[in-house]
Amino acid sequence: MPRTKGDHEARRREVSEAVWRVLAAHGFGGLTLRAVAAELGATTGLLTHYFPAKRDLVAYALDLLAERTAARPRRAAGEGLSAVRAALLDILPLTAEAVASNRIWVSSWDTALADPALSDDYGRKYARSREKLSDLVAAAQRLGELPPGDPGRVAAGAQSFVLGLVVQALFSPAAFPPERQVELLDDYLAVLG
Amino acid sequence: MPRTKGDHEARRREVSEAVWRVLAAHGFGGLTLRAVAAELGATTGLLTHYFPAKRDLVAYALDLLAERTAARPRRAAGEGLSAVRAALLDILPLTAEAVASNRIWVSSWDTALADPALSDDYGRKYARSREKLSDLVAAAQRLGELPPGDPGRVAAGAQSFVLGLVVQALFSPAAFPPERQVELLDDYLAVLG
DNA sequence: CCATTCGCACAACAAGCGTTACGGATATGT
DNA sequence: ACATATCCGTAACGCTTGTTGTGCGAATGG
Repeated sequence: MPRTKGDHEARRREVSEAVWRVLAAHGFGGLTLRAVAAELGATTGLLTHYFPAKRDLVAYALDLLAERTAARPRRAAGEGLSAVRAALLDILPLTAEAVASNRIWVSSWDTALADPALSDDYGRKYARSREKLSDLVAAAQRLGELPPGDPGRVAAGAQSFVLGLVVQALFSPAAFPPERQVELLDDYLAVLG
Repeated sequence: MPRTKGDHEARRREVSEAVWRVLAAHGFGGLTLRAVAAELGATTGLLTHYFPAKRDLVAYALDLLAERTAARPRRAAGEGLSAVRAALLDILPLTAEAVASNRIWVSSWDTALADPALSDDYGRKYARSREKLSDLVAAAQRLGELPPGDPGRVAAGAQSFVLGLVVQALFSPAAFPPERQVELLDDYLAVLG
């Protein structure tokens, strides 16, 4: 059943969401065009109609995912230490949606580590994230809510902490329910202050 | 060139090392029998001679890797807080060998997250690691080197921190050379105490 | 209402995968 | 020295993968 014309870009987004569902369920190792097509209730003919190659499909889906998580509603930030806390909470897999995107993200590390160019890309992405966090830390220090010291070091530590917590929460969701994750993060922030 | 008889198990270990090299270089997505055979300077006939199926080959290689990292020379432990520090340092990718095995480990998360049984396995493995760490933390608390409080919570936090540091170090080795990793870990331990 | 373009199913393709079967060379036991 | 078991390269199998080509029905525009 072909649909109406002119919503080309919207259809590409629908396809991407099917990619996400397959990735969240079966990882990159289980990501095949036929699996995506089945998830979409269509055939591979549809996929190749909207994307010239698998590579482009995956790139588009991941770009869109990054874009959406960047544009998703952030929790109220406040200033100083509470802004740091909010930024870190935004990373944790506290909602079903955040679990799914973190799962995809962690799964992508296999592919990323195998490709030096991609690996560099990821490294830069994390570096940028650390810089933004570093600014928030510096602001909190200026307000006296965090002791003085190299804000970059504090940011690197905090990012490590949250990243590792993400991984543990993904593997042991029962041991790391949302409230436990928040508890652990607050413990961490408490000893910093 | 067939070799002498009777070293069946030794040959299986050699094969496993080839698997590690392929995994470290190309991840699980690039792990094929032909790639392992090429790395070994042999053909797939050799592989099937020593392992009935790929699954068994991978399982053996990962088991052996876990066994070797468990049995590798640990740094002198001391007592209390210094034992905690030593245990955490043993996890970090501070040597080329540790980088390789951490790379393999992180890469395996894609496959592990896709399989509930494997995922559970990993979750239990991390839980056990946390328990051991928790004992060390409790000992340090008894010595007064760490403030009182739930040792399990401290251990979970420390494990998160180290795990995240591993990931960041793998993607940005230039930004996280060994001395920086140690620095960051010591910062973390310092604020705990 | 007709011509054209679009949307997509269907089928087939070559390449690469894990696996299997076979056979010859080499070491081993008697 | 001969028979046997081991080692492993060679080649092929069936299957899945990404990709390509064809064709038909539905929407579109004049």
